[in-house]
Amino acid sequence: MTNTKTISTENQRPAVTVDVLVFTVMDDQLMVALIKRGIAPYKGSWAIPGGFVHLDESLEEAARREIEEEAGVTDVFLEQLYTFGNPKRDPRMRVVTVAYYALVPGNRITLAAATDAAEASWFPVSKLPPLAFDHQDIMQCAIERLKSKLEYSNIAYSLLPPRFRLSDLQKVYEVILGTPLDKRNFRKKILSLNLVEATGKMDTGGAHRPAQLYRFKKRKMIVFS
Amino acid sequence: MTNTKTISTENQRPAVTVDVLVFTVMDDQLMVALIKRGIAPYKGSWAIPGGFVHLDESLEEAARREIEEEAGVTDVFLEQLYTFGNPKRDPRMRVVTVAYYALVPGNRITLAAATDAAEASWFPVSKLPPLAFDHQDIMQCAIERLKSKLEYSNIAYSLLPPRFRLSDLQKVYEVILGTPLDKRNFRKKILSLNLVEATGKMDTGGAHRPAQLYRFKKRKMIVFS
DNA sequence: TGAATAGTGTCTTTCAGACAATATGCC
DNA sequence: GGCATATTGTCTGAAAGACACTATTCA
Repeated sequence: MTNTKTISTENQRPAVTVDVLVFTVMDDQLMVALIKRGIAPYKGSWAIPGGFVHLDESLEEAARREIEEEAGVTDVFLEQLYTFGNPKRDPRMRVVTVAYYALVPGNRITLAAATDAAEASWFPVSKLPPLAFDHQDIMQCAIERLKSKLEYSNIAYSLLPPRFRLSDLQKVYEVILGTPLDKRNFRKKILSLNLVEATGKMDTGGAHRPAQLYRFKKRKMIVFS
Repeated sequence: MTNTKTISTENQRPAVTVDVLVFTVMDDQLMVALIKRGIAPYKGSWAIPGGFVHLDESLEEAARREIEEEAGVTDVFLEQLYTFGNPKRDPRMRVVTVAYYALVPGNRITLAAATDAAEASWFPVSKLPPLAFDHQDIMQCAIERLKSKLEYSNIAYSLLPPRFRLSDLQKVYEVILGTPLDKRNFRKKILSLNLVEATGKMDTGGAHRPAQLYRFKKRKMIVFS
C-alpha cells in the first residue's frame, strides 16, 4: 500500500492550478467571466481563467489572486467548487485544477485580459461559446452548485449592491434558477427568512412608484437549517 | 497576471495526495477507518489513510486504489469531499490533498495496515483519538457532508446490505444524525420517497415478530429534488 | 391620465411532527 | 403467556403555491 505522507521522491508530480469562475448578474442575465486563450493548445478558444498555485500560498489565496488580476476586485464571495484531475484533461501534462467560483455584484466590473490571454469578456451562461479543456464540465458543475446554494443559503447578498429593491433580489433568483417567481410568494418567503431589512431609503427616479431599499443583515454566508 | 495553462517551468510543485475517509455503521455507531502512523511526523498518531496520486490515474482512481488497499473492497460509494492545500499543513513539504469519503456496508470489513502504518482500526466518530496534520478539519468536513447528504439523497443504501429491515435503515439515520427518530414518521417518510421496496422475504430468527426485508430500488446516488 | 413598477392577503394543499395501541413470532 | 420487536393512522401546525387588485410616482 502506498501510504499516507511518505516523503515523495518521485520527481514527477502533477501541476496544481486554480480555475476561478466569476459570476455576476447583469442585464437580467447570469454572466460569467471568460478569457480568450492566446496560446496553444486551444489557442483562440474561450476558457475559465486560472493559474498555477504558488508554493507559499493557500489554494484560496491563489484563487483570490486570480480574481484580483482578472477583475480587479477583492473581498468577493469565493467558494471551492470541486477538483478536476483527469490525467488527460490537459494534453501537455498532468494538471490537477482546484476550481473555485466567485460572485460579484452586478455591473461596472471591467475585466482585464491576462498576460497570455488575448481578451477577457463576460458571457451570459445561456449563450456560452465552446470552452477549452474540460471547462464545459467545470462550468456545468459551477452552475449547478450556484443554483442549489441559492436555494438554501443567503449567497444572493454577494450578487447585489449594499442597497437593493426586493424586485432586484427577485430578479437574481429568477435569472439564476431560470424560472419566473410569484412576486407575493417571493416577498413573503424572503421576509420570513429574516435575512433582509428595509433601510428606510427609497429608490426614486423611475417613472413609477418608488421602491423601498433593503439591505442584507449579514454579509457573510448563512446556510439555512 | 499568471495565466491559465501556461506550461510550468517551475521545478517546485506541490505534492498531490488523496485522503480517504471510509465510514461504516457498526454496533449502532458511525465508525471511520484510521491508520496509526509508523513514521514521523506524527509517528504513533492516528491519521486518515491516503497516498500519492500516480501520474497516470485520476483522482478518483487513486482514492479507489487506497480503499482497496486499506479495506479490500471495491465498488463502494465514493465522493469527493474537499481539497485541502494550506501551505503549512504538512511540515515536510507542500502537500495538496484531495479528500474523498467512502461508505461501506456495516460489519465484517477487516482493515489492513499499510506499509508505513503500524496499525489500522475502526473508531467511532464520537470517540476519535487526536489526529495527525489537519485531519481533524478534514474529518469534521466529512461528517458534516455525510449528515447533510443523508437528508437529501439516498446514500444510506451504501451503508446497508442488499436486504435490510426498515429498523436497520432507521438506525443508520439515527446514528449519523445523532438523534432518535419517531418510528411511524420515519417509515411514512421513507416509504413516500419510494426508494425502497419490500422483498417479500422476512427476517426470521429473532425472539420476536419477524420483520419484512426491504431493498433499495436503485443502488446509485439519487439527490432529492 | 396613462405607463410602469411597488406593494399587499386569502385560500388550498402538502409536509413535518407529536403521539399509542395492536400484531406476531419465539421461547 | 411473556418478551421483544413490527406494524399501523390521526391530528395539528407550518410552509408552499396559486391567484388579482390597489398604490404611487413620473412623464
